[in-house]
Amino acid sequence: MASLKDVALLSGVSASTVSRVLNSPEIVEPNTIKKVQQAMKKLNYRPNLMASGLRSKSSRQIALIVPDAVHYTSASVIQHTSSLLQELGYTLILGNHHNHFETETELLSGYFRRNIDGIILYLIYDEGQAVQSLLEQEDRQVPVVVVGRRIHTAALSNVSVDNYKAGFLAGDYLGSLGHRRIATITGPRITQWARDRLDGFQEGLSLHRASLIWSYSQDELPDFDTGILAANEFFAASLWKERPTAVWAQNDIMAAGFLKQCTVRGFRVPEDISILGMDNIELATMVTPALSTIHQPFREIAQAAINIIMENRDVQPLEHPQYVSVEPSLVVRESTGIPGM
Amino acid sequence: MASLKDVALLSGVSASTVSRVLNSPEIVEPNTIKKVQQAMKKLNYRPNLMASGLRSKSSRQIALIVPDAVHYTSASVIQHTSSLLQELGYTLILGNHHNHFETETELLSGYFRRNIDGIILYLIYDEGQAVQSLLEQEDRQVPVVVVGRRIHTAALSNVSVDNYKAGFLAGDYLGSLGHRRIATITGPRITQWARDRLDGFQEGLSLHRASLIWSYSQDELPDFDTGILAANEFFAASLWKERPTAVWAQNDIMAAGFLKQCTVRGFRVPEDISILGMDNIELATMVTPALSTIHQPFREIAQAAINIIMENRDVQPLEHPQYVSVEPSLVVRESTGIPGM
DNA sequence: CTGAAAGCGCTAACAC
DNA sequence: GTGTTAGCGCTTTCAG
Repeated sequence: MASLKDVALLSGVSASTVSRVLNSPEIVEPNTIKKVQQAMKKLNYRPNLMASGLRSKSSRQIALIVPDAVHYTSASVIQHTSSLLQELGYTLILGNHHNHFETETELLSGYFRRNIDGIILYLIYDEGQAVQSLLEQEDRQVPVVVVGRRIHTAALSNVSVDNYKAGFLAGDYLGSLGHRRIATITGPRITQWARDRLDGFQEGLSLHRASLIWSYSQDELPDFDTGILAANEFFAASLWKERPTAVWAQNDIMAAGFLKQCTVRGFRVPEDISILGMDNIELATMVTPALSTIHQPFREIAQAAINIIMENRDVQPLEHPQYVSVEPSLVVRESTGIPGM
Repeated sequence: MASLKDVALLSGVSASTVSRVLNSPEIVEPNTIKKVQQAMKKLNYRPNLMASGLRSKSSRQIALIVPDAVHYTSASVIQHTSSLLQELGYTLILGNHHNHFETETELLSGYFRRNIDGIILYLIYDEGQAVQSLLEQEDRQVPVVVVGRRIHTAALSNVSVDNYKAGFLAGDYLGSLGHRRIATITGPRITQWARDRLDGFQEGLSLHRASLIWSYSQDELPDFDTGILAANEFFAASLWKERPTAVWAQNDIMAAGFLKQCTVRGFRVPEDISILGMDNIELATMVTPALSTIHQPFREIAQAAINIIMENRDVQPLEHPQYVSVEPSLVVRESTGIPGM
């Protein structure tokens, strides 16, 4: 493998000049550049990133930490982060910790040892632990962005969807279809995002004098089974004369669970009940009927996180944390309709 | 940040001894070890991986390259690879190239510049390009494992599921349920895996004198829409008197598409037609009815790939390529039953 | 078993 | 603009 030195020798310039051609060609004479580049080509020279990283204390690597790569929204976050970083010439390091605190701490400390240039923390389950372990790294010199959850505690930058707005869109949409008796399945009540979505939802409904007459939530993971459990309770409870005609599940996976139980029990969607999801994951298009949903723009989220890191790259001490909200939007498919169709 | 030198100074030993405590403590006197470790603790010393990587030419990083992180089986491959590597103290680098040849080449060349210790190539779409670009790296010093597709052309190690066996399990199972008129939706016929699955399927069916009377394939990606298209053709064609009573889709995503169309058209599954998938992705449990399927053991695949890399880590020149097959298995859920239920 | 010396491949500081 | 000199933080001979 040819080294910078070899290039220097072959082109008859000093090593630092070769380095300059690589990193700041604008201060090198065009002729010199040409000579050096020819030598590089001839030797098939590829700069060694470990060496430059060691010297410059920048690895040109960014770490993305997710709780679980198979979690239903992770793939999208991973994909966009990866693609966007590649365009910038950065390499993505991926870690997952299964919500296991020690693993997470180990990951983080490993990354610091690699002169990592930035860390994106995708929070799904929980709002505290990850952040806590990060803050324990007393002398952090690296920009960190928390993504997916709005966090308030820490001096960390943060990107997330506008949850209130998402709820509002959902409520306004169902109301505008004519639904007046509404149900919802929320995320864990202890979380800020679930409350924000709920508040927005209520506000959206209120525009149409629609009312939330049934809601389900549990304190665990809002997943497929949660949707099934919610449906079971819903149907058990629905000896009521005036059953809700629409339900908003605060994520698609719960919506899918709920939908499954509706189908199993012979309830037609959307004729007997409209189901609206949130996130707009691929699954939403694959169930029958395809889920109407509130789109969570993961690409924009990833982009915003990366922007924050790039802007703070050379800022020492770390800049003030930035807070970015991205806009959700409504996607209408087959699972929603006017009541009593 | 404390460096090795600081530790050496504080503990009164040489830098090389500190290094030995880190890398081969068995050749250091226990007392010295203790002293050094105390100094490390005191200084909160973390070895810099860029420096050791530069010197030792091993970054303790392994790259996983996938065509698309959002492709339906990628998440599983990513998750397992990531977890297994972390347990070994390795860091995962993730790249995706959207089946774009230049991107792929760039990724690869970037990884080589990082003194990467191994590369896992997850092939989905195509069997040629990735491999080709890799072989162009004339003086490769790094173990590479191709995963997901059986490749024959190149001198690269390879791990994949036993596709013939998968087909056989599918055929044997449907036959054993009593189905005699069988349909299938294959992957692109040009691919080896699709043919292997089909051959095994035929063999499995033949045990029961069941026959394949309808099959669908296209030359593009075997995805959700393929399943839908297949269903449309199926129903268009099925003016036949003796319609197939079971269909094997060579992956779950096509099975889900087929299932959706069955539902839309009022065909009951499994009463009117049994549907069997392959892969056992999460989606299989989320559609209604849940898909019976052939499980593709992605964890074992990831494990085998990592094993190969670890074994060949220090072997120079590269060992003979290894070929590993992993065993598929049958998972019965709700979408299959006896014919004419 | 331990230390001294050299250097992995690159960049940064300072000259000129 | 370019060259010279150090040295990033670690590992690896080679002595002893």
